[in-house]
Amino acid sequence: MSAVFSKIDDTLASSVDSFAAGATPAFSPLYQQIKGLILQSLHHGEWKPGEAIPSEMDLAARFKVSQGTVRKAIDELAAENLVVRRQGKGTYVATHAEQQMQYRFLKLVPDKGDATSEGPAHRQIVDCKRQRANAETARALELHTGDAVLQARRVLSFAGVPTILEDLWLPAAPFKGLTAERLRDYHGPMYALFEAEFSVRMVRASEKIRALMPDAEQCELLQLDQGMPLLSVERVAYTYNDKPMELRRGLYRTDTHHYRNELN
Amino acid sequence: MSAVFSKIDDTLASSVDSFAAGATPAFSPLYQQIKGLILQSLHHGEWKPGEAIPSEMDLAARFKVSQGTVRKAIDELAAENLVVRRQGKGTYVATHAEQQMQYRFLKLVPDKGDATSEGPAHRQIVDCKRQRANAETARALELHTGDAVLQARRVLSFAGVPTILEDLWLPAAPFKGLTAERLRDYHGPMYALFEAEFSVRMVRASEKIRALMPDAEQCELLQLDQGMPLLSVERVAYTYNDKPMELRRGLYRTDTHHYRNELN
DNA sequence: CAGTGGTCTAGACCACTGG
DNA sequence: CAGTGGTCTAGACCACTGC
Repeated sequence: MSAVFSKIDDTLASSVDSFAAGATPAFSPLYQQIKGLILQSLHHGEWKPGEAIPSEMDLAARFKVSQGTVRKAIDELAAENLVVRRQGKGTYVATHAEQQMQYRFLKLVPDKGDATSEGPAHRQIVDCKRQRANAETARALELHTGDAVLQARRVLSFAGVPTILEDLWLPAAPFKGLTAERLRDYHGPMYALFEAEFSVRMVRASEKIRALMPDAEQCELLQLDQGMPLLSVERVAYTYNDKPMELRRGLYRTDTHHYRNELN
Repeated sequence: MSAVFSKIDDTLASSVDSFAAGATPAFSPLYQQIKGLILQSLHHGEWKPGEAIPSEMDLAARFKVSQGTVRKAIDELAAENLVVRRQGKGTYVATHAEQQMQYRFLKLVPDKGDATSEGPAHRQIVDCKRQRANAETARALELHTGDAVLQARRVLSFAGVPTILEDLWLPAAPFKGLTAERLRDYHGPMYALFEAEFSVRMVRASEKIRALMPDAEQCELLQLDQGMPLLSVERVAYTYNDKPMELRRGLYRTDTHHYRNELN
């Protein structure tokens, strides 16, 4: 697929590429091909989250291109938050385990103060079981109806106040070995667990947001009176190869917090 | 301020910079300074939205730096959507007037099909008047309470169905000459009007999203039965120099549409 | 065909980190 | 001090646009 291997001769990869493409005259610059190769290595776990990848010079030697070309490839990976550059140290595989990335996908912030001011979240698992995917869940996770999934429900509290009620579904196959018990007893950040124990790293997510009236059960779990509308946030999170690995549906209180979004 | 002018001698700008900075050892690379200068020109209207800016070679000559340095500056401006690159043609000042940028800040999409499938929006101005900013509006727009603002209320319909009820506030000063009548009779995209007639270009926005129960008046304007919660989207839009230029508060129906957000 | 942005290279030097 | 990422340059060539 990748025409970068043509670089073993001395012709420019770009010119070779034009011929190799055939039907699609899709020109792919060298640095994009290098980016693809690095992506492969990330996906295959050649370097684990938190670890340093080889230096730009090393990668340049490995791929037989100039440092500048490797640099441009890494620039894009850094822009996509797949990798973190640290001047004077090296380039590291991004991880959700670090404090700063802890809530990377959580856009709910308190109306007053910032996320740090209310301290760490308290996570309370309400329910957790193994079951079969219904049609909707299967579609979102690109599974077949009836495939095994793990389902969990939890309440997140900030400063002691229940604020988020969250249901989440995981495809059982990639999380082989994950039991309902393990999930029930775990109270840390989910994405850190997935990385550390199942080599599943979430790199991207897509959310659908709606306003919704909670039912009686949901009200009780969040200790709310009926009649207060909530934000429904449905998230699908994806790994390196754009495979959906988690479906999550959160109900957010928005009387004390709000969902903040920056548009560029 | 900008140490780029030190480039008239042959020492590297960076070394000069280190001394010039003084208190803050804040090192600012050349390309950042060039970016700042280009930003100035954009802000001052040297090149208008839709027009081409000078070629990279021209700018390199003008600033007495290499093409690569100008290139890196423009790369960042392009990443921030302030400028659009077109291979073989040139680099253009971004504009909201183009079809593709029409709904750049509108993240509400239909549950089925995409935004194009429901055709163009119908905009119905409900009310429009000149008034004085209250405390909340003043804070959001960085004005003083009592400063003159223009307020408008409108309903946006898609495929004939009222879907969004929107209130918006504009500081009167930068929109000098804009009357309530002009706004009332205008039915096109707002940001295009601002650019064309007042040289106010929105480059960035910040939204606060909540779930909310509409009151009787809001229900009537959207032709909704009471009891359906809506999405409240409060947006502040900013110009080049990060000055807020518009406060907008939309109520979105989310039974047929949803707010879509991509997280990276 | 000339002019524009886009890619690639090679080399020099700077800023930052850690031993 | 060596090693890493970050900046800057100069030059060659490619891809695309429009005349």
